[in-house]
Amino acid sequence: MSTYTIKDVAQQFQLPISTIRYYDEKGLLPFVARDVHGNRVFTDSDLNLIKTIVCLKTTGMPLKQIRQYIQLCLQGPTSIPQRQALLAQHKAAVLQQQQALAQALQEIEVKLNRYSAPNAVGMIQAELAYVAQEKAALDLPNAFAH
Amino acid sequence: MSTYTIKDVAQQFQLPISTIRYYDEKGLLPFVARDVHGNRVFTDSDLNLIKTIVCLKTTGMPLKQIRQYIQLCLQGPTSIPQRQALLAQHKAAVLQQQQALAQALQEIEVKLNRYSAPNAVGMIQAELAYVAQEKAALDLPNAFAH
DNA sequence: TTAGACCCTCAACCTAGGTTGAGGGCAAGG
DNA sequence: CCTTGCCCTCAACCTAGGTTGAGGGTCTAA
Repeated sequence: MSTYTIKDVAQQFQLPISTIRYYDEKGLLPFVARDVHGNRVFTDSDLNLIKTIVCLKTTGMPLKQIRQYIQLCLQGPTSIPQRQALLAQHKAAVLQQQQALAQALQEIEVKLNRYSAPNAVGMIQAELAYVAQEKAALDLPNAFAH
Repeated sequence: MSTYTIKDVAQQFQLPISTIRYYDEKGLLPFVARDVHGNRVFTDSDLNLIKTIVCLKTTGMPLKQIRQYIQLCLQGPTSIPQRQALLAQHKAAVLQQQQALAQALQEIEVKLNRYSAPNAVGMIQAELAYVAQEKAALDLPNAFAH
């Protein structure tokens, strides 16, 4: 059972010290104690909660919502239903995000494949020609190289 | 072969009109032509490129980098190597992002499972007791319900 | 010929999420 | 006893990515 300084925590989670202080200021770390000099003192349990915070942040949860979750945690077991609701909703959001990401990634891969195809230059030229024809047919200026 | 107004484009991509104008202002849409009144005129090819832009945005690419990609596209086939490099690098970033997301999601699921376990209340109480003991042993104040 | 629905620009404003710097305190080692 | 390296607060500043509103033009249908 030991304690950690803000620097330790920063290193462990690969965050700037300023960010940890910012999170504290924003109410995400109400559980962190202070020593006689006002210095933050982190315990192992604190690290556990911070790990959860980082995890929620990684998945894109806004800090306000994270703060809300932490406040529910402070309240003890009575808030379990609310915590469940909050996390379940967030989980759904993350799943959607994963979907979107995977789909977009596929399109990027399609582009990449085009670029590494043997006749990539020819294909791009053909596309450019199509654009040129389209713009010309509509009497519009064409910003592409031609 | 037809043309589209900014409103059409906004609807198609589910973006506010203001965002499309903002992207244009930021140099992401240099290929969009104007009619005699200064109104933007979008072609089918334009929509294709915008689809790519949206895709890059979805995967978290900063607008500055997207602009760079678009500018490479304007230059014709000579910029294929640079485009390839840019997209390959971005693809790697997206893969990492997916990894992180999946891992964080797992932790969230672990939490959720805890909360829906039959003896969730007991477990949470035990955790709280542990925290209380830890803080007490170190002579620190405890912010949790107890 | 006027109302409604489009379109435009430009400048101001906004939120999230931090970062930076000034000004100051405590403690250990030389 | 002083330098180095931690820690602190508070206020200012910053970037990204938009949004909003004023002020004004065009076109169509009643």
